Parts: sequence; structure tokens; C-alpha cells
Amino acid sequence: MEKYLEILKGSKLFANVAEPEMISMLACLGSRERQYNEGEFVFRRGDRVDSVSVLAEGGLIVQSDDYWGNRSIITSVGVGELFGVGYLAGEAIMNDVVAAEDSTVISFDAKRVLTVCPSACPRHAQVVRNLVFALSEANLRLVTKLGHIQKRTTREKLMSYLSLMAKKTGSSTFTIPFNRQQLADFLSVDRSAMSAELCRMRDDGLLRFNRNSFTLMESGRA
Amino acid sequence: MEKYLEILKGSKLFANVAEPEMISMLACLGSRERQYNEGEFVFRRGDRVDSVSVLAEGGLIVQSDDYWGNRSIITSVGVGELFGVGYLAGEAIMNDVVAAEDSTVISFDAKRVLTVCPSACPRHAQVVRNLVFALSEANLRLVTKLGHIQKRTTREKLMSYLSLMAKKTGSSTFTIPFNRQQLADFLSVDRSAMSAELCRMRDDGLLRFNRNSFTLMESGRA
DNA sequence: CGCCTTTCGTTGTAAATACAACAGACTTTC
DNA sequence: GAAAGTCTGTTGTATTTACAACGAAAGGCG
Repeated sequence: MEKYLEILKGSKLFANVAEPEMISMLACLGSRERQYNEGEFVFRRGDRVDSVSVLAEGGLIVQSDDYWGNRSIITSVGVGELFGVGYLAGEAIMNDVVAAEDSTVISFDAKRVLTVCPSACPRHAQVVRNLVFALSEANLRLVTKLGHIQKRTTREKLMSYLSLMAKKTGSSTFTIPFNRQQLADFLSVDRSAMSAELCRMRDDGLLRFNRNSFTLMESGRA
Repeated sequence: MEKYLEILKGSKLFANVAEPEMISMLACLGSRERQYNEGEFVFRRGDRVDSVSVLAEGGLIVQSDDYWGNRSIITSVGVGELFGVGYLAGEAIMNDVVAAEDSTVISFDAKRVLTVCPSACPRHAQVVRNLVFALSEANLRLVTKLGHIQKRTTREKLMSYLSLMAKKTGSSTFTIPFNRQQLADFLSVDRSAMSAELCRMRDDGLLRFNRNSFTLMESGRA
């Protein structure tokens, strides 16, 4: 566990909690550490989640395959981020969470995080507040994704996603954390159709790209 | 404010908080009450939200119009539900919140809810926990909606939404809280195309409907 | 290097959707 | 109860997308 103190310190869950206090809370919160190999399932649809989990190493994909095998990528999870916190109210989880690479997950007993000893652990209340903020951000991510997907055409979806990425990185040139198939799954469109549309957008002078590196052109908004 | 005590008592925010304690907290949390007429904006895109709001009367729609005027309905808000809680982390709100009918909103100062006097107000910690659960549920709603929208065809989107409604109400006959245009906006499809698809589904024996009352047929899953 | 696997672009066709326009049913209002 | 307005269903056309299939390029590995 000590290995990951730095990461935990930088995670949303322990924002504004000093290291000594954090360490004293780790035991109190029932923390557990577990490794996952690439491709392994962290959660499966139908599981009940009774923990608050932080990714300490690696990368995760939150996805969902429907009855006919169409895969939808809900979101990706990076180091230091919380996940699975959308199901604390007791509902069964609706998506699979899969390790995109070898990963380490640190999880905390949800009941202890939420209900035990806010006085005994001096900064416990802060952790609960952090949880509120983390959930709030998760909400924002989902709404943002909805904003992309609700666009009517593939080109609009791509523009919506790519222009947000440019805004987030503060540069018109950036790389995305998806390959073509994953991007298509994320935007909920067909890969080959999306690939073709990307090329048309390039030919129309909207952008340039190479693999997962993109550059948006001034001409913009078509 | 007293008018709405019953509703507040039944709201997610004050679950497991006895009425006397709740009343003593109302002032402490900086509660405000405000009326909105049908069509009036409760929040506009770009607003900063520094409050936790509960709908006491009426009904709200969370929606977003894009640059070209296409409207997307994110969700509807019923009496007793929290809204706007996805933006506590400080980001600007991305959607408009509009009163679908004459409505009353009670809001609480977010900073006080999150940071003040967890000891002075005996059940303050419970309210913060409730907020976590409410956010968790909001997350779930969004993920559920994503599940509908990510379906590739209009028929699949309709089946996804309607079968969930049947499951939620526990009956194969139920009414939905949307008219056709709103349902189309919610599922992010064209209204007339959706209307036509609904009729084809009826002709295929999948369901029956009249206005916003639907009945799913045994034959199911096409 | 050569083989194998994965990823990406390309194309043609069938299917699905958006859009526009209109008619009928139902509501509201005066 | 007539008029105006709203909601829903219907149809035809142009556009967009999904699907399948394939070849080329890139990366991994013995």
C-alpha cells in the first residue's frame, strides 16, 4: 500500500487531506489493494458495489455490451480517478469495468467511508465532501458525453468530441486516449463509417490527423 | 416554507432526518424558496451553481439546445428530486433547466451544506451522506439514458426506454412523462421518424399505445 | 528479416434516418 | 361552439449510416 501513497495523495478522494491523516485513515476505511491483468474484469454488470475504488496504476475502460454484442464505451478511467461510485445507492452496476492494461486498484469500504466515526478520523468529513465533488465530476463527464452522442450526425459528434479535447488540452494539436474502434464505440457509431467521415473532414480542411494525434484547423465549424 | 415541509421530509436530501431536526437545519443551511412560471428558466447554460436545489412543486426539464437549434432533453425532474447537483465542483452548468409547469424550488447554500457545522447541526452529516446517494442516483440516471441513446436504431432506443419503464412501474401498461416531441428529444431522434417507427412496432405486434399510455406485448424483443 | 496480428482506410450496397410538408384529432380560449 | 393552436400520424425524398469485405500500413516477435 505504501507504494501508492503518492498516488492516493493526489487522488480526488484525499484532496485537502494531509499525508499523516490520510495514512491513519487508510486502515479505518478498510482499504484493500488488488492487481488486475490486462483484459481482466474489475466489475461485471450485475455486481453490487459496496466500495469506493481508486485506480492506482494502469488504466480501465467502463463499457457495456448489449444483447447483440454491440459494445459501448462509457468512459475511461485514469490513474488517481475514482470509479464505480455511481452505484453507492445500492443499484446493481450496469456496465463492465475492464483493465485496459495491467492495473492496480485500491478500494475502500463504502459503508465505512460514509457512516463511521466522522469525529474519530479528523478528516473523515473532508473525504466525504471529496466524494461529493468526485460524484459531481462524474456527472459532468456523463453529461459531456451525452452532449457528444446526442449530436445527430457522425461529423457533429466528432467535432463535438475533438473540439472539447482541443479546449481541454489548450492546443489545437492533441492526442486522444482511444484508437479508432474505441473512439467509434465511445461516440456510438460504426468504425468504418467514422473513419470515412474523418477522411472527408480532412479533405474538407477541418482537421488533420495521424493515428491518434489530431490537429484542428482554423476554418473550424462546418 | 412550512407549506413544503412534507415534501422536504420525503425528499432524498432529508431521508433519515426527523422533522424537528430538519426544521432546525433549514435556517442553518440557508434555504430559499422561489416560484417559477411555466417556461421560465431555473438555470441557464453557463450559470455557476452554488446551491443544492429540491423541486417542491411542479416539474422541470433539463435540456440543451445546440448551435443549430436542435434540442436535447437530458432528463426530467419530479417533485422531491434534487437537481443541479452535478455542478458542485465548480464547473459552469452545461444545460438549461426550464419549468415544464408552474413550479416551486427550494434551494440550499451548497457551501453550508458541505462545509459548515457538522457538529452543531446534529444530522448534518446525514444530509451530506444523502447528497452522496442523490448524486449516485443522478449518475445512474445518466448511465441509463446513455444505455438508451447508444442503441443504434430508433426501434432499439424505444425498446430500451419502454422496457425500462415497464420494469420500473412493474406493469406492462404504463404512461410516460413525455409527449412525442419530448420523447424524441430525450432519445435524440427525429420526432416524425420516431412516430412512424412506433406505428411499425405496433403493427409488428410489439406494443400498443394511445397518447402517452403504452402497453408492451408478450411477444417482446424483436 | 519474415510472419503474424492489429489497426486503419476504402468502397459498394442495403438499411435507417432526417427533413419537410400536410392532414386529422384533440385542446384551449374566447 | 367556432377559431386558433397543439399534438400526432403519414408519406416521399435526400441524406446519412451500418455492414461486410478487403487491402495497405504499422507494430510485435521469433
